[in-house]
Amino acid sequence: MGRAGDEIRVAVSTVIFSLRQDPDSDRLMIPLVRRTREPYEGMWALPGGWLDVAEGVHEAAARTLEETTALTPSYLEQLYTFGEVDRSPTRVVSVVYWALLRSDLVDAQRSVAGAPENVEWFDVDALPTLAFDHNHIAEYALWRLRNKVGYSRIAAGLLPDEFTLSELREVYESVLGRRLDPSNFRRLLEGSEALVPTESFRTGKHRPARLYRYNAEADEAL
Amino acid sequence: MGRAGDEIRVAVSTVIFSLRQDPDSDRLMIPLVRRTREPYEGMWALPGGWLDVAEGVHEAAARTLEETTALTPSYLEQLYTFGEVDRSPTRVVSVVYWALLRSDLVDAQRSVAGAPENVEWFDVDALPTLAFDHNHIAEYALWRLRNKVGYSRIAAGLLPDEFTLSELREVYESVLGRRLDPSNFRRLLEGSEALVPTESFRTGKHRPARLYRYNAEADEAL
DNA sequence: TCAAAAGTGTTTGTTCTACACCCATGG
DNA sequence: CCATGGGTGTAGAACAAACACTTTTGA
Repeated sequence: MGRAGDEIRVAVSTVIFSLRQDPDSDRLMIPLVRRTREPYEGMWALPGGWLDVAEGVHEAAARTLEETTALTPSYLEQLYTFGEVDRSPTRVVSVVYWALLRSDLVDAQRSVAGAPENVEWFDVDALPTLAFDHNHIAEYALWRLRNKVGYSRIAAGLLPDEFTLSELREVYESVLGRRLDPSNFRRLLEGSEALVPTESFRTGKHRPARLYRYNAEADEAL
Repeated sequence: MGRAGDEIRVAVSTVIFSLRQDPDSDRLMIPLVRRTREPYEGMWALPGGWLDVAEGVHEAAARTLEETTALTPSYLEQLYTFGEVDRSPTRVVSVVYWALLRSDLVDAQRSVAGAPENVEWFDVDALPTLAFDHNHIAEYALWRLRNKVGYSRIAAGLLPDEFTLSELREVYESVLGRRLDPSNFRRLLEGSEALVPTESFRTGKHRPARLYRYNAEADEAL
């Protein structure tokens, strides 16, 4: 078995999900970066960069994510490692992560700093043709997100610190792409330990709704 | 962001599961390789090797698996990529796979070729201290196997081509570490499309049991 | 006082689990 | 003919989906 590592480079990319306002419902979106050099110059690609010798892959994912969005994610998990020979003109093994960003932070950052250079948000259901095998990667990340939302309370990572059950349900509906019964949804989440009720209420158009907070510890049990 | 890939090497390792005979019940075991050079010379480690420039990571996993066991697996899936800075004296990113081997092939290969050099099988519940972070990796692979066995019909990959429902149930019991109700187990698997009944029967000690065959296609639906 | 969302309760159907029971074969 | 594993049936628990209904607010 040969030692050939010198000619293989390791990259780290991240599929970053966040909810962004839309006339009707919130839309699930991801940021893409316009490539400024060959190969695929001018095309959109997932944010990422080369793995540095002095950092672990997880740290590299957090770093490249921060460089792209100037934000720290509420959730960050390894997705998959793509290492086919022909996925890039040069030999690159990409360790890909996926992340959730709280929508309020994204909005705040956006209005303060303006959109970072060469970064733009796209609806996950209307992505352009991406560089490399990034369309395939984004599809897979979306599949994993929808999957995980089904059996964990992870979707709260897309919302601000406090939120109503309706807001959370709308997140689930945006991600899963289907309607959920409000009363059953309530029962399900009140049964799990994942949410802790607060004493505050969101007083909007109608009857005030209790605000909940996400309980990260209780979600450890898968 | 620096281009530092030259100093990072990519390795591929595989956690290979197979069932091996035991006085009472079958035991779930994995093959380990004794290291013949530094670091960790003389210690047991997961089979693996350097990723070659001309092969994809999946092919590399299959190749190193074949070099170790002289067998092709009935199941091979990427597990995780371990890339912490301090997991090895030199900077190594390991793409780890996990695999299932049919027990009959292992037995056949073993009796014909004898044990390959420096390779030995260990019970997953009694592993020695391994090189690098390989104990941690093996634990994780075992967790994933048990998890996956819960919701897919993958365990048939540990058995020969044809098998009785009792044999399959014993595999599940070995992997999961608990007893299953024979009648419920039967119903569950007859309900899924994963198994196809044959017209043959295993005629042993008592009433003959129908032989089944694993239906790979039907298992595609997750 | 009405519309609409918050929140509670009930009904029904499905799936899981435990276990009682019959069947077929080797000894 | 009997012990043993192969195989079928079924009652009860646990869970999920559908939906009727009550409560509380803003307008």
